[in-house]
Formats: sequence, C-alpha cells, structure tokens
Amino acid sequence: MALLRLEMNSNLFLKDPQDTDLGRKIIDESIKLIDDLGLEAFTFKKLSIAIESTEASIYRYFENKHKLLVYLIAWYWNWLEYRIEFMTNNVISAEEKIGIAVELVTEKNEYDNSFPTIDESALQRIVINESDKAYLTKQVDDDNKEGLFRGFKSLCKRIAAIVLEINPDYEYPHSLVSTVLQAAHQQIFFSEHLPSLSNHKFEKQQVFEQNRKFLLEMVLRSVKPKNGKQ
Amino acid sequence: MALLRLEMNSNLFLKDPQDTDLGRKIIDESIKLIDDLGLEAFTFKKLSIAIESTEASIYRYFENKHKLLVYLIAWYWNWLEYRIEFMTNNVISAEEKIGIAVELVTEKNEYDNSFPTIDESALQRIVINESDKAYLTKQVDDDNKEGLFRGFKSLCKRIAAIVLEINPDYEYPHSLVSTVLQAAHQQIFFSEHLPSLSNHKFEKQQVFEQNRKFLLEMVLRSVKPKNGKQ
DNA sequence: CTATAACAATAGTATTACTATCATTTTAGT
DNA sequence: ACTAAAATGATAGTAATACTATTGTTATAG
Repeated sequence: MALLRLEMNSNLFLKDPQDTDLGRKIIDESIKLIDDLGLEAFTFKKLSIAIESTEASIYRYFENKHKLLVYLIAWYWNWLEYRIEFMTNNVISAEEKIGIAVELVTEKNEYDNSFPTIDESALQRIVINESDKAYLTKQVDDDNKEGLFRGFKSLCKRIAAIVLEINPDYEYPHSLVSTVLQAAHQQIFFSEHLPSLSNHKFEKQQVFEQNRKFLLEMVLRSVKPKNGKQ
Repeated sequence: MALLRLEMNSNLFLKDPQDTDLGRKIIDESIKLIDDLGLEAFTFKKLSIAIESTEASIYRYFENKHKLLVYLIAWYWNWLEYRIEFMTNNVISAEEKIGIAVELVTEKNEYDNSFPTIDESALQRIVINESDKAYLTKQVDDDNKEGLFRGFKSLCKRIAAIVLEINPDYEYPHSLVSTVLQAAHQQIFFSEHLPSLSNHKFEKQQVFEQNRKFLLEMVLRSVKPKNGKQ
C-alpha cells in the first residue's frame, strides 16, 4: 500500500507536525496518551515527558490542547473520507455505495500501513470518547470560521450525496447522515459503558457489526420507504 | 399547576440542594452561569460570587463541577420523563404515544410554572451544549455504578417500550431511542453552529418543528417498514 | 562553513480545583 | 427564651494547569 499524507487545514496548527520528526512524535504520542488518560487528564507537560522534549516545543506546533484534539479528530474524518472515496470508486449502484460507506463508518479500525506510526485503533477510541468535545465549546463559531471542522462537514456532504442518489426527494439527507455519523460512535460507547441504552452487545467485533446493520437499516428505511406514500 | 419536586438520586449531591434556600440558589444560578459562560469557563468561584456566598459553601452541596453538571442534566431528563408520562397517560394508541414522546423530546422548552425558579429554556441549552460531557469521561463506569445516569436510561427505556408496542419484533428499540434522544439536541446545535450538517433552518421555532418531523419519520419508518419484508 | 531555524532548559504567572480551619449565624427542640 | 447543633461565612493555603518569556544549544541548508 502506498504511503500517504493527508493534507490538513493549516489553521489547525502553528507549524505542520507532518513536516518534522518531533511533529510526528507529538501526533503519535498524543494519540496514545489521550487514549490512555482521557482528554481531561492529558496535558502538554505529560506529553512533553513522553516524547522526551519540552512543553515549549509542543507549543510551537499547537496553540493548545484543544487545537491538538481538533487536529486529531479532523485527521480521522479526512482519513475516513479518503477510504470511502477509494472504496466506492467505480461502484455504480447508489445502494451499494451507501452500504460501503456505512460499513467504513461503523467498522472497527485496525492499523493501516499507509500511516505507519499512527495507531488508528487508538485514534478511533479517541473519536468515540472525545470527538464531541471538539465542537461543544463556546468558540465553536470561531473555530468553524477557520475551517477546523471541514473534515467532518465534507464527509457528511459526500455521504448525503449518495443518499440523494437513492432518493432525490428525501428531505433530510444531511440531518440523517450527521445523525448516523454520531450514532456510529455513540452506540459503541453506550454498549460498552451504558449498555441499557443500546441493543448491541459489547463483545469483540460483534458490536460493530450489529451497529452497522442497525444504521444501514435505519438509513435505507428512512430514505426509501417502500410503501410509496411519500 | 401543582408545585412539584423531582426526587433525585442522592449520589448526585452531598447535601440535597432542594432542601435549602442556598441550595436552590446554587441550582438556579449555576444554570444561568453555565448557559452564559459554558462549562469550561464556569467555576465554583464565579458561582459563589453570583450567589453572594463562598466556594466552601458550594462544596458542601456538590463534590465538584462535574457532579453539579450531572445533577442538572439528570434533573432535565427526569423532568422530561415526567412530562411524557403525564401527557401519554390514558392514550391508547402506541403510535399516538410515540408522537407525543417525540414532540416532547424535540420541543423548545419554555418556563414551567411547576418549578418557579428553574429556567428550563436555559437548562435545555445546557443539555444541548454540555450534556454529552456528563458521561464522556474516564469515570463513566463509576458514575454509572452510583446510578448517576438513571434519568436518561429510564427515559430511554420508557420510550423504547412504546416502540416495542408498535412493533414487538423490532430489533433495536433502545439503540433507536438513544440515537433519537441524542439527535434531538445535536441537530439543534448543528443547525445553529454547523448548519451544513443539518437540513433544519435555525430560525425561531422552525428548527424544532423540522427536527420533530425528521425524527418522528425516522422512528416510524425504522420501526414499522411498510413493505412487510421484515 | 556560517546563518538561521529548530529545539532544549529554565523560570515565572495567573487561575483552577480543591482542602482545612475557625468564627458566626440560624434553626430546632425543649 | 435557651441551648445545642447545624449551616454558613471568612480566610488561608496547596498542587497542578495552561500558558508566556528568555536564553542557550544543536542541526541543517544554502
């Protein structure tokens, strides 16, 4: 598989971490640390110790912890969109395409050799546990103006376009897709921590597969009700 | 309308804030302050100034800011469940009941005279902006063991029961309902701050009404597909 | 081979999230 | 009305956090 680099919006960082060894170390180790400690207990101090550098050096790459989080989440959505693009390329049937998209959105991530140092499965856990915190802030409008959420919005738009291919008259393609993208990780969280909120059983891969079926069914039934009433 | 008191799980507080004037002031003012400042900028110091008391006094009611947030969110879900119970009482048709439930879940809240000092519309904004932070933490399992999330779980269970009345064979009642409860506030947030993620237009009441239609349609089509294929 | 960028080392600050102690006020029961 | 207990206020203190600033050292690119 080819070695790739996802181009990130330059407002996400002060200095592109993909350009230097230290920068890449910041990314890789912050993924591991946030996954371990949770965002609240994660600090630049701890990260600087983990990468055997200093707080000051990290601040040259990222304005603060929030921006670093937003960067990681944005990277994840970019990566996911890239894979959906790749896997639906040359597929003609819109229904087949939505099946592929929902599969990629809901599947459990494993190491991807295209990005050798990034632990995609840890990053997916971060998305599950922390991604909502990236936008649930008072600065959301400023951040949005800087384009920090372009990754998620672009992914949503792409999948919504497939939805409209299936049924151009469906009224809520973007709402439906953003709901599904959110549910894709929320249901995993619920089934692990608040199991009565979900019907999926948190055992090995099963929960991911049940979630895929649940969400694909929800999408298809919403978009294409079979009774012709719409 | 009768004056009511929602009984809260005693693990949510050190001393029941509903018992004293100071306690009620803590609740009322914290709702206003968190709504204004956002959870991150909200501190017990600022709250103590707002209520003309001291940090120490607040700490006698709540262990910390996190517990206070969880308390407020739990109060909201309890209140919502109570209203759903009330409004669906004596309604026979399950479809009518789900319509009422979705309406209450998605409607914009106004002052409710039963709880004179609580600003329910500010509290709803807190639920929209901050509620996910109540459980997206490393302590979620401990908090859950203490029953801190009973309000949300109980609400989900109640609505899931209505779903099963409509179709006892539907496989994902809890997943569907928790997804809807989440989407109910997420879509409001999106339409205001990240409008490309939603099809609802953020203007006055409209967004709430569009959201209701979107979610009710989603529920009904998911639960009761008309083609008899299931 | 030097100029410049990158990084390390260190120090310092305001704020936060508490804990502790003791004094004062309020309230409840007799 | 009196007293014990509970509730609250006032004040102080601490470790950690989220930065900013400065200066010195090491890489590396032209």
